[in-house]
This record gives sequence, structure tokens and C-alpha cells, in this order.
Amino acid sequence: MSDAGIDSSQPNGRHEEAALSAPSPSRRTDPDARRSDDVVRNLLRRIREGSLRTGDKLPNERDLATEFGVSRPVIREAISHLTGRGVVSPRGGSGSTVTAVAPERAQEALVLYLRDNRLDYRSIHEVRELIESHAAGVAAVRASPADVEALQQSMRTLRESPGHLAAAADADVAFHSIITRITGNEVIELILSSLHTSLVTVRRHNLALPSAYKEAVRSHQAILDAIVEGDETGARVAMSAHLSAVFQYWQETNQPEVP
Amino acid sequence: MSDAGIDSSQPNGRHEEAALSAPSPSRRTDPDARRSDDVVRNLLRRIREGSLRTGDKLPNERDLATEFGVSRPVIREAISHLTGRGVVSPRGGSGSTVTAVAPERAQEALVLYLRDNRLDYRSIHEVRELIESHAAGVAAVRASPADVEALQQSMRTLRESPGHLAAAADADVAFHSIITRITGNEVIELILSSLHTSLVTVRRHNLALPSAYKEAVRSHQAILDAIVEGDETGARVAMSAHLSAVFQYWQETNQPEVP
DNA sequence: GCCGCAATATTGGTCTTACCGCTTTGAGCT
DNA sequence: AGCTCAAAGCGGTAAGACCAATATTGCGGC
Repeated sequence: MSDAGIDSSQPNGRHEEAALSAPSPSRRTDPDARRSDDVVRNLLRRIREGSLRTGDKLPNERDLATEFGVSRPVIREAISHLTGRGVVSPRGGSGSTVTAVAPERAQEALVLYLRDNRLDYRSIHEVRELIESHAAGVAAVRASPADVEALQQSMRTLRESPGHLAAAADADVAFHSIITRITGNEVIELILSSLHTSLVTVRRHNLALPSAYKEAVRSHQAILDAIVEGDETGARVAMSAHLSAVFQYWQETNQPEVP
Repeated sequence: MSDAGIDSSQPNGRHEEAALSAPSPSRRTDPDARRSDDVVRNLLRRIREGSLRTGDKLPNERDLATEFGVSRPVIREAISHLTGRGVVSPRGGSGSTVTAVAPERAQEALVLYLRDNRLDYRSIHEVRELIESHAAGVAAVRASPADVEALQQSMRTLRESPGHLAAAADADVAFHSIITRITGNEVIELILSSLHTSLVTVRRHNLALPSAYKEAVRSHQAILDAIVEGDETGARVAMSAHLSAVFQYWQETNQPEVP
């Protein structure tokens, strides 16, 4: 890792180094090498290594500009880049501060990745079934009365809204989200919510099928029953069966198109 | 969703607005509302809704500037932001193009999220054991001779480098990565590589302990044996035991500090 | 002496202009 | 027709200036 740009050499004026036999490393040669990238790397390194910690203020843009020997626009560009990544957040008037990456940011990145790379549903399904079945099992052990009530509420909504696609989809998502939340594991929550977002198409498609809709109601009830009884294995198996059924329905009734 | 800024009003030159009685919707009022944010939102919407698809070129910066009624720096800032998110990549000389979000980007976001939110190892471990045990089972069924050879190679390296922390850690990572790759599931690969990155501290800490190091060698061998024999359940169980042991070692010998 | 408020300094946000170097393209030459 | 090379197009960078909001300071009143 070169990590160039940390030294404050190259004060400002571009150096001339006349006729370096090499491919002339002077000025700019590679169009994909922006000056701001050096700044980005450097700041990220400072953050990673702790000299800039979450909550700290970055030096002001003008100082950074002189420090790196570049102009302010370059610094601003670097900060914009970092803002896009969610690691700093500038505030007009006061400085820019290093912030913790929000879960939404990570989730969004995951969703976009899944979307852009058109991953086959099989891969997503494999992970989802694995994690969510586990979550159901944990929920069976840990669910509080309030949790159970919330689950029952979403069941009622789901049951009472056949034909109401939007409502049914919401109730479906709610049911699964509640179970996820019961685990109290943020990593699980993050991953599953990302997968759920990516599967919105699948969900809508399936719930529009009467048979799949009925299956969903039946399966959700089975899962809920197992959770109420504290039957860890039962909940896990029921969830697994449910998700497999969802996958099945999608595959049988759908064009090879992907979520 | 306001989505302001799409109209090309406010042509360019700063208007004088002599004593506008109204709350003066002109200029800027909120320091956290950058003009570039409007552009970002708008472009993201175009991408999401398909009017800008992956691989397409963005209009050039000057045109965007006049279209949005802002100056070029604002457009550049918006593009920097999107570049940070990994959804566009500008190329000097030619225009900026919409790109697919790279897995590394999603992985990085996950890693930073895990790091910044100081999630307890327990949550990470729970997910890791779940997924990686599954992966080991799949690997037992699918591993090709080349895969097995690669695994044996990493075993040899691990075994031959006691005291060589860096080498041992690399071999450890390699072993787990190979198993992950055998699943052929990109989602699994993404998640586990993120978790592995987050656990670099744990890995280093543990491998420095002679007992944990020996355990690692033993467990890896057991996992490999099960994979070679095509014993799905055996591989899963062995992996699960191994990861639990790792977790155990960490908890017993470590300050409450988190990865 | 302490507190509140106004003047001021600081800082990010935006605009403008200008120039550089790479990429692309197309016209002219071979 | 194919090739070459110059012009046009485009992003990258610089420098200077001004605005609005925040943060700071210091003065005056209580």
C-alpha cells in the first residue's frame, strides 16, 4: 500500500523534473488518479489508525489544503467522497466531524450491491433461510409477551387483508422483522433487513398468488404457534419450511427474471 | 419526497432579492441542506427508476450544472458524493458513468459499521458460526480436488508456522476463505469476508496463545478431514466446534475490549 | 462578578473564471 | 479504406471572492 500523499512534500507549485526518462510521472498522467483520492486515503488511514476518532473534528478545509499542498476544491471533493461513504459529516459554520457509519448506510450498500449484481435468488434465499430460521428458533426461546402480541397483530393484519397487496406485504415484512428484532442481534437485523429489501419484488409477486398467500398465512401461524409454545426446533423448522415454500412459489410461477 | 432542484429555475447570476418579505426561499437557510444533496437525490432517483442504468454515461458536468441551475462545483460535489457511495465512477477525459456497486464497497460499509458501532463479539460470532458452519457443510459436498488441495496447502502453512503470527493468521484466513468460496454463494462470501475483517484482532490475539493455536490446527484438520470424506454433518459440526472454541478462548483470555 | 447580547472571527457552501491533460472523434492524408 | 493527427469535449485542478451560519469574543448592563 503506497499511501502516497501523506507527506506534505510537493508544497504547491507543481514540480518540473524535466524530462524524466520514465513515463513522466510529473503532473497528472493517469486520469483515474485524482488528487483528492490521496486525501481520501490519508484521512481514512488517520481514522482507521485512531489519530482521528469518531466525533473528532477534521481540520478546516483551508488548513487541509495547505497541509496537502492542494487547493480547497480538492479537499472539498475528498470530503464529499467521504461524506458519501458516511464516515464524515460536514456542518456549515462549524467544521466537519468524523461520524460513525450508520447501519442504514451499510444496509444501503448491501442492497445496492445485491441489486446491481443481479444475484440469483438462490444465493439470497440460501442465506435468508439459514439466518431467519435460526432467528425463529431464538425467538421461540426469548419472545416476550409484548413480542408475541406484536406478532399476533401482524398475523391478524395479514389474515384480514387478502387482495390488499400493500397491506399484506407490510404485515408480512412486519412479522419477519419482529422475529428478527427479538434476536437482539444487530448484525442479523442488518443482514435480514437488507435481504428483505432486495426481495420486495418476490414478496409482491407471491402474495398476489392466492395459493401462496394462503400458504403464508398458514406458515406464519405455524411459526407463531411454535414461538408461543417456546418450541425452538419447531419454530426453526416452520420458518425453514415457509421460506422454502416462498422460494418454490417464486421459481414455479415466475419468469427467470430476478428480484 | 420534495425532490426540489430539478427545475432549472434560478438561472445563474445571483439575484438580488431586495428585502423579500417571505421566509425568503431563496438562497440557503439550513446549513445541513447543501445544494449538491438535491442533485444527489435526483440522480439517485434516476438510477433507481431506470432512466439512468448501469453503464450509462451521465450528462457532462457543465450541462448538469445548467440543468440544475447550479454551478459546476456543486455538480462535482454531488458526483464526488456518489463516487464515495460507489454508484458512479468519473473518468477524466470522458464522462462519468453509472457503475454497479462493487462487492468491496458493500463489504467496506459493513466492516466500518461493525467497527464504529462496537458490536459485541457475541453478535458477530453468532452470525459467523451460523453461516460458516453451513458453508463447511456445503463444502463437504461440493469441494473439488483442487479445493481440497488448496485447503491442505493452507493447513501445511498453518502447521509449519507456530510463532509466525502473520503467516499463521494468513493461513487461517485462507482456510476459511477457501471454504467460503466453495459455496459459490457471493452473499455468503461477502458477509463472511466482512466478519473476518472485523475479527482480525481476535485472530491475532488467539493465534498468539499456544493452546488456541494448537486448537486451531486440530480443528482445521478435523474440518478438512470431514470435507475430504464428504461428511456434510461432520464438517458442519467440526466448524461449529472450532468457532465456538475460538469464541471461548477470546472471552476467557481477553479484556472486555471488543474487536 | 456574572450573565446576556451584540460584534466579530471562523468555517463550510457556492460561484466564477481559467487552464491543464486526457479521451474521443472526425477530417484529411496516404 | 485505413491510418494519423489535430481539434473539440470533458473531467481535474487552481485561485479568488463572497455568502450564510456557527462559534467566539468582548463589551455593557444587572
